[in-house]
Amino acid sequence: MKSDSEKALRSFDRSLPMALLRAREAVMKKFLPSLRAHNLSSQQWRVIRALREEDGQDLSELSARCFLLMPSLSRIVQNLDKRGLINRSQSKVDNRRSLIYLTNLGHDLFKIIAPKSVDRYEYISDRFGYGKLELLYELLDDLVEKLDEGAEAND
Amino acid sequence: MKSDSEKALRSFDRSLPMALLRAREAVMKKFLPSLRAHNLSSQQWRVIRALREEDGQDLSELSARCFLLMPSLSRIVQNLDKRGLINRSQSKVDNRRSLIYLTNLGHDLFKIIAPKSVDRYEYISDRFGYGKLELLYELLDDLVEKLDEGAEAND
DNA sequence: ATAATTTAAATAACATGTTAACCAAAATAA
DNA sequence: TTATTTTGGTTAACATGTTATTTAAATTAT
Repeated sequence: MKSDSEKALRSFDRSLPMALLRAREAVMKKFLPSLRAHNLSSQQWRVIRALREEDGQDLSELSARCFLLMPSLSRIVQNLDKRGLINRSQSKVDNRRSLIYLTNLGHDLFKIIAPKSVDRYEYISDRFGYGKLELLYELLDDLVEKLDEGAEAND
Repeated sequence: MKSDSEKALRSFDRSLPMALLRAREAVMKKFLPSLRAHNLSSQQWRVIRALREEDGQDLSELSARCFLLMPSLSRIVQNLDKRGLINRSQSKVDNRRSLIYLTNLGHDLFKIIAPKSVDRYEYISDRFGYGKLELLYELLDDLVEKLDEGAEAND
C-alpha cells in the first residue's frame, strides 16, 4: 500500500539528474585516461580550453565559462600556476582582478591533448549518429533555457 | 593561424559533458533547497530513494543503483547511520556484507520530501513538454547504450 | 571627502569524486 | 588442507563541490 506521493515519484531509472549524470560519465569515460596521463582533471582541462579560446580572462569570467564555482576555480588556478601551465598578472584597471594567461607549456599541453578530444567526438558521432547528437544538444539547450527563464521570476 | 587539431576541437558551447552538466544543474536547481532544508545532499537523497524502492540492499548494490563509488557511499552510509535515518545489519550468509535498511525516521523524511520532487517533475514536464522529456530520456539511454557497448570490447 | 555598500577573490569547513592501498571474509587452486 | 586469489568494504590522500565567512579594492551614497 503506497501513499499518493510515493505512487507519483519517479523510479530511479526515470530520474532525470541520474540519466544526465550517467550520460556524462559514459561520454567522458574514454577520454579521461588521456587527461590522467598528464595529471589533469576534467576541470583543469576546462580551464585550459577556456584560456585557449580567450587568453587573459579574470577568475569571474573563467568561473562562468567553465561552469566552476569560485572556490573551486581559485584552487584550480593555484594548482595550474604552480605547475607552470598558466600565469597570473594583476589587472591595471582593477587591483582586485587577476588575469590568467596560458604559458607556452600550457599551450604545448593543449596541443598534445586536443586531438584525443577530437577523436572521442568522432567516435561518439559515429556510434550515436550525427543527427541524434545535434538533436540532443538542441534538447539540452532548450531544457536549460526553459527552466532558467522560469526561474528568473522566482529569484 | 590554427593547428589542425585546434580547428577541429569543439568550442566550449558544443562540449557535450558541459551541456549535460548544465542541464543537470538547471534541473536540480529548484529542488536542492528542499533537500538542504533537511540537511540532505542529493547523493544522500539518492540512497534514501534507492532503499525506499528496495530495503536491505548491501553496499555494492546501492553503489550500482545510486551511481556512487564505494568510498563515497561508505561515508554517506556512515553519515546517515549516525543521524538515525538508516540501520546496518550484517548479512548472515556473508560476513563481509552489511545490509542497509531505512529506519522509521528515514521513511518519514522520505514522505516529507518526495512530494517536492513530484512537483519539480511536473513543473519541468509543463515547461519543457512531456513529449520532449520522453525523447530526451530515450536519447540519453541510447547514447549510454551505444557508448557502453563499444567500450566492452576495449576493456 | 567620508561612510556605507558592493564586488573580486581567497579561505574555511565539510561532503563528495577519485585512485590507490588495505583488511578480512569468501572462493578457488594446489 | 593449505596457499592463492578474489571480493566486500573501509581508509587514506588529494581534488572538487558547496555554503559561509573574510579581506581588500572599487563603487555608491550621503
